Amino acid sequence: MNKDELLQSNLEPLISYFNHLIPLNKSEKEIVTELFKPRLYRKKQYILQEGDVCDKFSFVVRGCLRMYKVDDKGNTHIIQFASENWWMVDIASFHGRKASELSIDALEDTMVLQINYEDLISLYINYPKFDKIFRVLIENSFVSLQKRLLQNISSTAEERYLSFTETYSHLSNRLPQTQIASFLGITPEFLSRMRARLLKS
Amino acid sequence: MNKDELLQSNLEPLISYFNHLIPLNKSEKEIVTELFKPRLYRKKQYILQEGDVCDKFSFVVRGCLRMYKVDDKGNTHIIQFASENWWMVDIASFHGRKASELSIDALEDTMVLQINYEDLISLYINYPKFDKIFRVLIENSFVSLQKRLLQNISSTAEERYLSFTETYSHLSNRLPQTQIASFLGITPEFLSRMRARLLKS
DNA sequence: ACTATTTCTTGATGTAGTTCATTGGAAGGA
DNA sequence: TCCTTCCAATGAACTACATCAAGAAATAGT
Repeated sequence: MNKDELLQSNLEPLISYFNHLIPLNKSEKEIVTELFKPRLYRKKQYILQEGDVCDKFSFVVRGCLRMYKVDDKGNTHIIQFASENWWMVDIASFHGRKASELSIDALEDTMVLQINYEDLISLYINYPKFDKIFRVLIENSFVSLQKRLLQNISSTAEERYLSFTETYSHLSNRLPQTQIASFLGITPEFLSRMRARLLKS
Repeated sequence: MNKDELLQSNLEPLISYFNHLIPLNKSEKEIVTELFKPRLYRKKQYILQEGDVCDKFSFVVRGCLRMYKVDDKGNTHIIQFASENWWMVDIASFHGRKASELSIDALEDTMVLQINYEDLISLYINYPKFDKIFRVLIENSFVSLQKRLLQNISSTAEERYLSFTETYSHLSNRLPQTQIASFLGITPEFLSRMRARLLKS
């Protein structure tokens, strides 16, 4: 697929996403079309680098992103994946307007729709309905995150892996196991052994 | 202190909390005073029991609450503490209007200010500024939760414990170790051993 | 089509954290 | 005040997961 074909994607998935949360009228749809800009990231390209301020709130149309932290020992820990119809942003950096401790990059060629900080603030001011929309949107993200935390403090690696393959069935055969291991908080070696063990039963 | 003074003194921290996020005018302060109801929970009393729908969004004025899940083996896993100036609610149940998988109870005698579902929705409708206020409030909770998740997938139990004693210094000498262990995702025995080891250095 | 790079597997060994059982101490209720 | 219940400490055996190392298989770049 060439770049032009990828850029041709329209705003339909995003409008549709908003509409499912809270129906939009004509002028609201127009302002969304105006403020959210399409952009293609190639595999391995950075959306956000550690140390920069996160200035983009991104909606994934196609492809897959990851947000992660690299620790002192150089290990990568994945906080979140975002594939089709998910959002990606480092909220702490975006709203605090401060340097991020996290990085975001593309695991596949990925098409996103992005709004920058300034435009989002003006959207909130001029169309207060988006305060509500983004409140609901964040509430939903909060619920997923809380489920994941609960899994992490209460389950074994095997239970977490099985739960991952259910919850993210569209991703589990699409991502390298190294990435999945890093998301689950285990080593790739252990994940490989676990899978071998699971196949025997 | 008469009843009015008592109510006023309890409401002050909440008004002040909102004011720090987004300044309120007189009528907004009045509606907050009207819709948020003070209530005292005694130690061990339930705010929410597993299986019920969470109908209260609670702000802690003093004391301490915990939200937790009991797993199949009967182990308790604490998702969140809430002491002075923190919020407590099972958002999934509250907004989804469905039975909760979690429980909330009081670890100390605890004074809260509560708004129920219906009143919060009407607050959103009549005073849209609260869409913004609660959006920001949830963004902040999201950031804390994300930090905690990152800790959990990237750090050892010892690192998590040390981080806990820093972040929650006001709680670490106030709560039983069993509760802290359950929050950290380790056994009370291991926490006890860890503390003994740490004291030697 | 070939080479470089990344990804997956498997073995051997080490360690962080669990489980179960027991004891003593502290705290709260009639 | 006694009595019950909860809480912390510690030993011994066990298990889930990590680390290091090495080779095989798949993927991507030119």
